[in-house]
Amino acid sequence: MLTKAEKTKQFILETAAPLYNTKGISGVNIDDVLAETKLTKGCLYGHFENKDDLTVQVVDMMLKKVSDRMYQAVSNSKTARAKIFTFLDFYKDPIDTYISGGCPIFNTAVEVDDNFPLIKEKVAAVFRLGQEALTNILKQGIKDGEFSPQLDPVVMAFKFVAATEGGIVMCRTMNTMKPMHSLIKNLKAELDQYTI
Amino acid sequence: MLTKAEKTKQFILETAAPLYNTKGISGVNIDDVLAETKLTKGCLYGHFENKDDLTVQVVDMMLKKVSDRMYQAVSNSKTARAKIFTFLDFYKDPIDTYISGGCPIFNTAVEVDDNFPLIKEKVAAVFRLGQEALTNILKQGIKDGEFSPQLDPVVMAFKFVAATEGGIVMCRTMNTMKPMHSLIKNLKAELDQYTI
DNA sequence: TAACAAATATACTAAAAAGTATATTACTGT
DNA sequence: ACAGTAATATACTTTTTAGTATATTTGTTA
Repeated sequence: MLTKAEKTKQFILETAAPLYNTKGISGVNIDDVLAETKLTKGCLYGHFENKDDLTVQVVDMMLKKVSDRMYQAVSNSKTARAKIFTFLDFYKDPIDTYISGGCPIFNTAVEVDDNFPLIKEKVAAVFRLGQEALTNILKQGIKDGEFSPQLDPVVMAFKFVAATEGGIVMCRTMNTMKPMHSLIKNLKAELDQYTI
Repeated sequence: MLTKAEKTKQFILETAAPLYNTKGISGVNIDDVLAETKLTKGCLYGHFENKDDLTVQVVDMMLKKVSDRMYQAVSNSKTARAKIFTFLDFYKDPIDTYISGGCPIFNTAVEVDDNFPLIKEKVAAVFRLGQEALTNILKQGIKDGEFSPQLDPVVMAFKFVAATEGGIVMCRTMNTMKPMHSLIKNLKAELDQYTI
């Protein structure tokens, strides 16, 4: 069972996550977090050394949470084709996302690429793992005779992630989910060009 | 001819732009800008009302600059196919970008979607215009018999932007241009599936 | 249930950032 | 070349934000 302290810390992380995901690392300040959690400085600084510590732990948590959920969703599907479809559908509503504010992996990637080398490395690792996982699904699909060997798994995996992540951002900015739906449909059709 | 004041203001905007593009709107502070320009507060506040004013003008300038340059590059190409290829090649080096720090349109989109409604609207307008321009190029290509009518211009335009922008971010984070090159090649091949 | 420790709240200090008043310097037109 | 104004610099104030010292409360177990 979780101690009271562990519960509070978890609560702070969970509450701060959407704040970080919407306002960005540099946009969040401690008072925002205090207001949202209705806790006080003494309490917060009892659980985190300083703002950087909080930031790193929130980001870690978000990256893990969204990766886990994606992994879970994908692995519930049986065939390679179904797995890829599940992946593509993950952000079919780019406005109302799992953690509000869009995809935390991508949001973080954009913010940290020039200024937070430590976090940047973590996001890069998430990207690499994700790429590897998707690539392996596609490779397995080829091996199992689901897809034609014409399909280039590495390029396709990259393309799928790049397109969906890019699509999310564009849709969020333009406040419409429609292009996302067309995009997903198109990407599925593209995969099915290789489906045997 | 530009007056001294106009020149200074332009200089501030130009110097601040890469700063904003790398650190993000919330990550930049006035002292950063002063250090980079080697100017003083008195001077800067003589040209801009406050930080918000500076921010808006820098962002406006970046959006315009990158759009203009893209438009210029694309319109130098003659055929629809060549225009699209030029577009796809625009960010072929995602590490060393026109304005350093990646694509300012996309960076701004990610940061402002939840917090800066005014700027968000401007970025949305840029997206819409870009979509429209690309769509029209594809439509013209179909009309001119360059592309098959099977090609869906609206979906394709969205897909091209989403994929390249997503690819830029991923490559920047993982510190490699290779996937971007494969992606561009793949997108060109995809277009050429419809080239007659 | 009393005593101790862990968790949280309060009230403060320190640092960083934004913004301003005023002085100084550099242009511009006569 | 000089008077007037525009541009810039200096030195300050204000505001915001991070962080800390200490008090209070809450929970746990002897």
